[in-house]
Amino acid sequence: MTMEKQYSISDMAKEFDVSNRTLRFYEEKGILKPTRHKSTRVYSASDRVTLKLLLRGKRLGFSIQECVDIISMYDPDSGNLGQLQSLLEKIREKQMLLKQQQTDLKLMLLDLVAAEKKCLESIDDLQS
Amino acid sequence: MTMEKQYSISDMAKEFDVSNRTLRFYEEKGILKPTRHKSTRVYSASDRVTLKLLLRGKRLGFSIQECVDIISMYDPDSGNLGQLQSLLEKIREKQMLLKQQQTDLKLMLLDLVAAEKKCLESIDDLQS
DNA sequence: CATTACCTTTACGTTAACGTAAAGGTAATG
DNA sequence: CATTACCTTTACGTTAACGTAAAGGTAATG
Repeated sequence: MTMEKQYSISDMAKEFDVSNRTLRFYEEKGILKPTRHKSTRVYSASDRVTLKLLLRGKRLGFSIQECVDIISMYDPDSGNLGQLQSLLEKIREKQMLLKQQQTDLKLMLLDLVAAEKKCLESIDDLQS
Repeated sequence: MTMEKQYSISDMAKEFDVSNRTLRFYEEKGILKPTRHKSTRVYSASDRVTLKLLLRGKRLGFSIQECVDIISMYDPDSGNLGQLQSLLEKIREKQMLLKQQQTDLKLMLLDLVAAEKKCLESIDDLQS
């Protein structure tokens, strides 16, 4: 019998660098579903995966709802053909959006590299 | 004498797909600084550049304040050595942050490609 | 058994980024 | 000259994503 590792709310909070309140908030929203040991929350490995994906989405600037939508794309729960096709469409839409974001990111990085260069030159000028 | 092109608030709004209110809001925040023709706003080419950079930042998930901070890195206005060095540090910090974001983005794209594949397989299964 | 260190729920507060409505001004158009 | 199409300011409203405070429960520790 393989025992899944368990985590308290503060364990989770520290590991992912969020507040306890944030974890409770995500539960209110139905995103995390920890079990209870005598009213205190017990988080599982699957909660950790979900939280990880959520925080990744947030770092990319998505709202919590968008993150949830994206995460739900990863495992197609329902088998209906129409649903699968619309899911496929949504997946591809998000891919496009991410690719746009990727070019934005590259542009901003280029700008920052240019800024770094200008900054270094200004410093050189001052020191000559 | 080269004449700069001028833009009304609705011109700008349509071009960048934001609301008029949004442009007024950005002005309240001191980001855009249109001149006035008889109390009505007149936007210049430089306003367009600023707005473009701002919206790019927003697409990457940055807050308006962060966008402003980043944009201000592009031209080093003040010449003090200490200021230049701290600016250089901030530029490099942002670069690091963007690179983290870049790997997040790649991971999410990989996940979405995997999801697309799974979805296509499920569709194939249903149709056999 | 008092203190400490956790945990809980409830509920109100806060900030960012605008949306929306009200009230009014101007310039062209039929 | 009434209507239309813009523009303006002022000011209150809204949603997301938590923060924070109050009040209380439990389990170990000295």
